[in-house]
Amino acid sequence: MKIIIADDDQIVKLSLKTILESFGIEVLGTGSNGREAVDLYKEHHPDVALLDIRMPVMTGLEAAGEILKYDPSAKILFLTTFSDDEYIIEALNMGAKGYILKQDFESISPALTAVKAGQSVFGRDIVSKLSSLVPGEKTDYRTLGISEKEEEVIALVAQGLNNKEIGQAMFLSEGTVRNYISGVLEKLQLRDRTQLAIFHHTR
Amino acid sequence: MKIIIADDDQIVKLSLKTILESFGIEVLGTGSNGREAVDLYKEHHPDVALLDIRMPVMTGLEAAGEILKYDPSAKILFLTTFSDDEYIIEALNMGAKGYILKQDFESISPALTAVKAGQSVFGRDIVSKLSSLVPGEKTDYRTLGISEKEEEVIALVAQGLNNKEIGQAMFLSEGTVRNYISGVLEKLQLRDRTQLAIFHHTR
DNA sequence: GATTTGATGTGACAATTGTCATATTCGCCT
DNA sequence: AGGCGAATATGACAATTGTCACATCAAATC
Repeated sequence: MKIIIADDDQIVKLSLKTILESFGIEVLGTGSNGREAVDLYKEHHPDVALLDIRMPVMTGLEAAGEILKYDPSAKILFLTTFSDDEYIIEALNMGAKGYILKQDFESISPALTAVKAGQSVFGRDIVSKLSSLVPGEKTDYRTLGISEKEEEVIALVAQGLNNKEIGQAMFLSEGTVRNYISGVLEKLQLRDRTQLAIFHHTR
Repeated sequence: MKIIIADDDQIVKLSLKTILESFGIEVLGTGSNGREAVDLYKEHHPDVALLDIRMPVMTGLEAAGEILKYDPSAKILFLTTFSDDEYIIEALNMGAKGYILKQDFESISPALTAVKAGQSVFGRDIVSKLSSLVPGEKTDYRTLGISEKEEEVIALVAQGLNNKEIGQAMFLSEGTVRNYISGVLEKLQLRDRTQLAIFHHTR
């Protein structure tokens, strides 16, 4: 198993190198910014590239972009601190193979092995962050005392239709649609159709 | 490393057991449905539980729910085929530690190690499925000819405020707010504030 | 058969919303 | 100084929206 490491924090970089080498992992090179990481990758073609996110000159994300452009099958593992989980999605869309906490020293080695084997690895809290971003369990309208027909009206409001259009779509008079909406707003404690649409899209 | 396996396909189950044992992993027990998985878990308290998703009597997901209720720190790894990636989110929200393809025999062992170490593991294609579900890159309003102030108005509309409230929040007259919104609707080719709120939440 | 219930519709009303034409003000440019 | 273009405001207007009280009617219940 051969890897490269890029982190602008010298202490982290050296500790990592030492620990991983003690696990029998070959560290082909280390760098302090994204630019160096790209150069190291092109020179050594490691199994996995361990990149810090925040680095001077060129960030880990930018470096990952360059590396993947150069070698689309590159396996990139991002190192992160508690604080910067805001790049998870970006890293993910970019095609990174993982996103793990750099303070979890011992668990980095197994992560590397898994990544080399083709899996993707995410640190403990990372996944929960991720799952909170995903559309998530929609609360059931039926639970909230909303009838099937009312739910249909809601769906149409949430698509941006006005009352007349909803009426045509459901074969109801515009007045009836208004009554439905009025009732729904009351039940959900909302003020107007805009809040209803928002509620629907974020429940 | 001690684990249990539950899969209703006898061939998969036995092959897995054999292979993993050859890696020095101790397989404490195997079952053919969710019910058995739960029982095995309560009996052996393995480091990791390997569960198939689709199983008779009780699915892997249901079993995971019971196991996690019994032991919230349980580490559960789902096995899946290409076909059923539709449960990823559910598994994720449930607190599973991974979701991997059962045909990737050799990569299951490293995955187990990583999971035991506290990481979460996802199979190759799984992650790309996931990233396509995440809200994704919000298109920049500035690109669409929207000014900073206009964007602020949009944000407030998208929170369900009415014109008067937006005016108070931004120290503008209600009329000015209306004008802003009118301009925004024109630029984005929308009809009313509800469509605007929807656009904002789904762009 | 009478009653109740639920779904649907109507009309009236006030409030909110979107549009537009037209100020006012202020800073910036030459 | 004059002029230009933003940001802000106003007033008028029509359309849409939300509320409410009250019909209608059919199906279900008693």
